[in-house]
Amino acid sequence: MSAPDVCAVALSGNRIALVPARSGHAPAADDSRVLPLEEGLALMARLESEDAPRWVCWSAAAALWPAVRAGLALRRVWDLAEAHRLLVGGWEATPQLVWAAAHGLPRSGLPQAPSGDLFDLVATTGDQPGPDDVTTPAGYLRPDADTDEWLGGDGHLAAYAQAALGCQLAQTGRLQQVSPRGISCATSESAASLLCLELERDGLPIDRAAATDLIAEAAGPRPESDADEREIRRVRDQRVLRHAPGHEDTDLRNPAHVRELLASAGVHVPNTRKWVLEPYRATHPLVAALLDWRRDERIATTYGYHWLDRHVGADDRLRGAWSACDGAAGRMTAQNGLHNLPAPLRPAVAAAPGHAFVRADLGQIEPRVLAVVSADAEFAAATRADDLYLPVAGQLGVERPTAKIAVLAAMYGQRSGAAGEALRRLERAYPVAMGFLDRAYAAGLAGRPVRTFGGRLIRLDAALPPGVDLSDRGRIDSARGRFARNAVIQGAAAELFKAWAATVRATTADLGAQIVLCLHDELLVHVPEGAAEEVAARVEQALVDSARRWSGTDAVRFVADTSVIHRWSEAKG
DNA sequence: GATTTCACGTA
DNA sequence: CGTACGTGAAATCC
Repeated sequence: MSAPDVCAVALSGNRIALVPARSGHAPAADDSRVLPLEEGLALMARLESEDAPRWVCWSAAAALWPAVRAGLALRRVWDLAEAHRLLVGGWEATPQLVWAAAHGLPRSGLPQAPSGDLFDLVATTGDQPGPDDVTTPAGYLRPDADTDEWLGGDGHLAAYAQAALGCQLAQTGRLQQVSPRGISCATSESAASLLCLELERDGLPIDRAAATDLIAEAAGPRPESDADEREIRRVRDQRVLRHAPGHEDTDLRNPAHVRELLASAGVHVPNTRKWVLEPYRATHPLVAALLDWRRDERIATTYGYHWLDRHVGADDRLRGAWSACDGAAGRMTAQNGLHNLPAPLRPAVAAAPGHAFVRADLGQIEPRVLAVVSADAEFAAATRADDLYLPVAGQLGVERPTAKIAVLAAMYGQRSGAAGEALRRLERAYPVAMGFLDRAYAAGLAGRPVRTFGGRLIRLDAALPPGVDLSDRGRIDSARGRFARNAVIQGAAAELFKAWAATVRATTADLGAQIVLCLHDELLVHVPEGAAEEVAARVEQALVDSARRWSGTDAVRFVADTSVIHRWSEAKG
């Protein structure tokens, strides 16, 4: 047959099934291969270099992890689970759900796997597959299709991989229906899913000595024993409690106790959150000591020696699991503190010897995204400026800070609106963009789902907490309105970001570049020192190209602040 | 033991 | 100036 442009991959135990095909055509049966893992990876490497097929899998995490771990740099992927999340919203994406949604089968008809107990007599629907069938008579994917038990059967793994190809075909049809950009967005989400595996494999370079010093500043020296640890903790607590004679027994980790402690010192607050206490910092030395203690305690507990030992490997890389999208608007998520490392620890994120970081973050991404998704020509014109709030301020006849607050208030909130008059002028100056936001808000209020620019379904049918009375209804509805309005912007921004990251990955790999951190609007790329300037230039070019492809227009300008640094903490620009 | 609440870091 | 996420400690539920 002619060169394959897709190849299904499925794994079970130590075996791998590869099914090369021409997209849209049934694969020839004799092209399927079921091989021991090592041989399969060798074949994948050969196919990748000869044909660069799109690797189709039920999920990259399940099917591609061994290939990524082995260092294969796959170029094109289709992750059925990610495409499914785009199509139907939320995060659930078992192969059975993915198959059913792609084929338009109702969820209510999903067959249950026999569990072997007496209830099977009443629980099973009767829609049970034959022993070697990958689908049921009603057309669903068999309930145990993804279990090692069934996949161990003769021919089953190849059939499961082949089913992924059929599922992709059905899925692309659905995606085309829901959004003109659905397919390109699913491609980009799939690339992000593969990138997540590489992020987990490669980790974030850490200067262990620097990290240890920074932790010591907050948490004290590394404890030698449990008793030592208790003593260090007691001393840390004492720095607060010495300001509260007679209350030395207070448990500082118990907010209720802390609130009582503060009351005894004459500071009466509804809760002990930082922004509530901050105004009292100068009122009583106890408050200042408590707030400093909280900052140090955060590092000591969440980012202390325990964290360093558990998540930073022998190769000085911080590793955590990554996910290509959350269950809401679709931003990437990461575990083990990769997404919420406190700023004081950032000097410890350092390029390895002979390497540098190319750090780039998107400037004013959300208002620029609003210009794209609302197709507001006037607002798009403002994005030609490096600082879009300047032309907006001119248009509104207000100062820049006022214009910025008005734009942010329009996109996110306008509850405690200091914006007032500026907001009304914004409505007049950019009726198209503001109308877009109003419609998203109205959909949220009514509980109607919305779709992002790329086609991701944002569901608003989340079950209400029990016992919600009518007086809470308005509050909950308006929260949904704000959620929907935020999601169409935040979600679209996430789509552009992933398209950009995928392009950077593809266009800088030959220079030995590794993306080591994705932070919503910021990329950190680890590169050999000599390649840094070239990678920085390609990161900028990648934004121009991916933004044009994603937005479908040249009318909206996106900007990145890109620099070559050696520690993450180094100043921007 | 699992889930919820509080608190706080990031964007 | 709102939304989202992940984490840990204590309280609470079962």
